[in-house]
Amino acid sequence: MLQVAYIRDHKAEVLKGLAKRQIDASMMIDQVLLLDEARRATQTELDNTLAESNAISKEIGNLFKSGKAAEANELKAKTSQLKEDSKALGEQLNEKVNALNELLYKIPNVPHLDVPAGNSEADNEEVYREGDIPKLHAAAQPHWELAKTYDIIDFELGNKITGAGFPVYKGKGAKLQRALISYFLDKNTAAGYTEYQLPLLVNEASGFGTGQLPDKEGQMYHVGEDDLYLIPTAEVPATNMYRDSLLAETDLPIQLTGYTPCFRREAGSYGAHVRGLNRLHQFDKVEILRIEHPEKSYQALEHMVEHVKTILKELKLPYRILRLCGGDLGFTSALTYDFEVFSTAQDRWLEISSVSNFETFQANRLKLRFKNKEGKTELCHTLNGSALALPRVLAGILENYQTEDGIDIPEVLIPYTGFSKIQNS
RNA sequence: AGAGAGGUGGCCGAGCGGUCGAAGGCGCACGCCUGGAAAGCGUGUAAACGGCAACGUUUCGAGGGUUCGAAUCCCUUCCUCUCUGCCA
Repeated sequence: MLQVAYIRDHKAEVLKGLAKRQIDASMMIDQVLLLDEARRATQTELDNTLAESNAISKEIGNLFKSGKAAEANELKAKTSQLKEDSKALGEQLNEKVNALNELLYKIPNVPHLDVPAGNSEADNEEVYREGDIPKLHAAAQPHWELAKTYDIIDFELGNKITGAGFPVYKGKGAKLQRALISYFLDKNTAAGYTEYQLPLLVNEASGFGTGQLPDKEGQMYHVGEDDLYLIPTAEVPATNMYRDSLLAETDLPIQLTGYTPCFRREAGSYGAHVRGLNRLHQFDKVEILRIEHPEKSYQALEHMVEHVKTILKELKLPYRILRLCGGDLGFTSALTYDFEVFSTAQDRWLEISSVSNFETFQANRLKLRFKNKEGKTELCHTLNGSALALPRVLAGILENYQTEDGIDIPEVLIPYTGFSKIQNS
């Protein structure tokens, strides 16, 4: 959520930034400013009314103490009108605050200056590319075929026990998953991220804090009985650990990592490109998250990007990095880099990581602040990224590492898998 | 799930109708002390909103009520802890 004070002081920049998302926000912003002004006026009026009744109450107290009950009772009569007034003003204030907030929830984050304008993924900007695309043998298969050939992932079985999008990994497929998780966590902790195991169900306040609610209500699985949501990403529980916090400047930066399954309803996203592991309702992901001093957050974003690069380089997967354009940028993000692995057998790029700086957008909702050197409270910047999302990395490995007689395991993973090849026995 | 206890500042913890934004401690900042540090001593230190400021208002889990006046009394609700039950 944007800060009203910021909008007030930087209206032109806000509008210009939002225009990169192909949003003409001028109506909304004007409305925000109008409501904000009205809110302040009502607040002042309320404050004055309350100040008056407080003063009278104090006087009554003093009169009673000095035994002047008659005078005190006389004063009491005066308070009833003030009481009515303050009640009415209080209601007005509430209405205005609610209307203002509802509007603010609808306004996405203002993109960073580096974000290119654009409509869709076609306008994303490729900023880096690394790794050779392997030449596969003639009978090369996409990963869902490989999964069957080598009996390592069973999609049918998942259909049976749950439904589409819940694959069953077995044998070396399951072991490879576990190897990837361990490898990612080890890389992240070695880079200074503290490992966490987090709850997979979160309450409404948490969903709201990171911006999934109320905006993306339908994307999360909801457990009605207990009014909890299955997490769509570790970002939600991880970031919400710091909801309503006032940190010392010396606490920053905070860096953490965690492995969690992620659950997404993916309502309305069926189509040609959702085969196999490409899009699932349940998948595994290792996330990295940072809470930063505002002046250092973009440097931190670069560090995160570099970190993810080293992992992909070690895995020897061909990948590229995109700077998302305004139209493709997530609601809460100011700047996002997407990592995509080239899936050779499918001949397409698969998103495997998304690294974002949310600046104060989440922190504002979360009330995540720190006390700066001058002793003033200031909102932190939050950042997070996948390091990495498992299914598409797995798809990339299966497809790019396939040979005629099996699938090779990337060298860095062998210590984790305990085997170097997946093949039919 | 049943019974009981409790939710107060950055943290811990006292307060149980006006003198309470709230004792005390820890932490933090500054100063003294020291060759330097620790310890010790002194001073300061809540947040949000409105206001150029002085200052005002709000906030003691959340929401409602009683009262001229509520951290304190009443109701509702959420959460935590302890015991019992169940259970990996």
